[in-house]
Amino acid sequence: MNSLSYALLAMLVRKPCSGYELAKIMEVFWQAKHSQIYPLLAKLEEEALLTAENVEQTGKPNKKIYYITDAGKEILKKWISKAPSPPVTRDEFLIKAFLIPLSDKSTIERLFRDRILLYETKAEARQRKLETIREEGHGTMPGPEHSEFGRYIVHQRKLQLEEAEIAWCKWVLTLLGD
Amino acid sequence: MNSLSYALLAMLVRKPCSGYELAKIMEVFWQAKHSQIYPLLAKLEEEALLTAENVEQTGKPNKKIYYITDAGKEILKKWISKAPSPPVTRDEFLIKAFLIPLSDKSTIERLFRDRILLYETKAEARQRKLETIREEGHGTMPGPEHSEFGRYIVHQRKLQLEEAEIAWCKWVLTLLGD
DNA sequence: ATTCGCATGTAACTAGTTACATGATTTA
DNA sequence: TAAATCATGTAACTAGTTACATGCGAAT
Repeated sequence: MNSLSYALLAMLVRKPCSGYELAKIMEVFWQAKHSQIYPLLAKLEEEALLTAENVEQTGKPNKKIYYITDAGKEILKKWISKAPSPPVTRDEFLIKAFLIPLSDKSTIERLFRDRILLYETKAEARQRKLETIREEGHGTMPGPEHSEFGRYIVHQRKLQLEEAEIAWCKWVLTLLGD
Repeated sequence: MNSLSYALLAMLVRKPCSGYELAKIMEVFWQAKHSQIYPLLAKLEEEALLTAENVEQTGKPNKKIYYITDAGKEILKKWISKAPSPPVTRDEFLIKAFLIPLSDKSTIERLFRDRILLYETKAEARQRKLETIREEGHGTMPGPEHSEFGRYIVHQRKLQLEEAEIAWCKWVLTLLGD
């Protein structure tokens, strides 16, 4: 059981998903490619933490929907109370930002402007996602007893992060003297 | 040449370092264990992007100081202008936050309180680091022409991130109803 | 015509972690 | 006397990425 296994189980608590769907929604919690996800799902099924159902489709390829089992939920509950492993962030952009004195102004400005555009796009998508969660509920954010509470606050956190990134990039650009 | 190679070269632009020293300061830019760093440094030396000098010490084990070469600097300069690979964050805590509805209040509160303590410690250390950089210069933050500018703004960004994490955790705790 | 979305999987590789190995000096 | 700091390295493993493989339908 590694972090990705727990992340997959966690996503399936909310609703049953196919591997393809998981690969997309996992992005927020634990980035992973489908080539890592599919074999792990098979392994978790073998361990009876998940069950699978084949769904035949017309016009589209068939899919396998995974459901979390009671055993899977039990393992998740026990895991929550253990200390989380320290977060890992790896960002090439930071290394490049560190190297500002080595490069020329136009290159650096392009680097930062591209970063702002990237994060503005991310932040807008995030706003829409949050709006969607609010609409699915009563129009306001889900409370702590609601099943979507965890999802909402995590997306909220990501939005905060994205907006802070934009603000920081703009601050650096003003320091560089626009 | 992978991201870690560039990160190592970048650290050595600022000042020559031993592998041991690099393992510590790299934390901010690209987390890596010494077992990954030492062999890579040897490889970069083989490729003539670094040169090494053996320094004999008394009372402490001898060390190898690495210096970046002109070829190393050239490779770095070319790399800066290329689009950075997308940032990767993997954080078990987020999965656990997502699972709030599955767990009980006391467990969740402990989880968030521990997180706050962790990030408060990190933020305090970061404040001291920034203060040190300011003191090394003229007492104010280094300007964009200064060699420590890149280092300063990156630590500043990390501080921002740490403070935002604390604020978010506190917000979640109030939602849970203290 | 070509790219995108849907959908699942494996093979080969690279990146990163944990554990093993050594050993003196300082601090709690 | 136990643990931490300094210091470098290798071996064995796990985690993660890229590339290979297939194929239909819809949109551009």
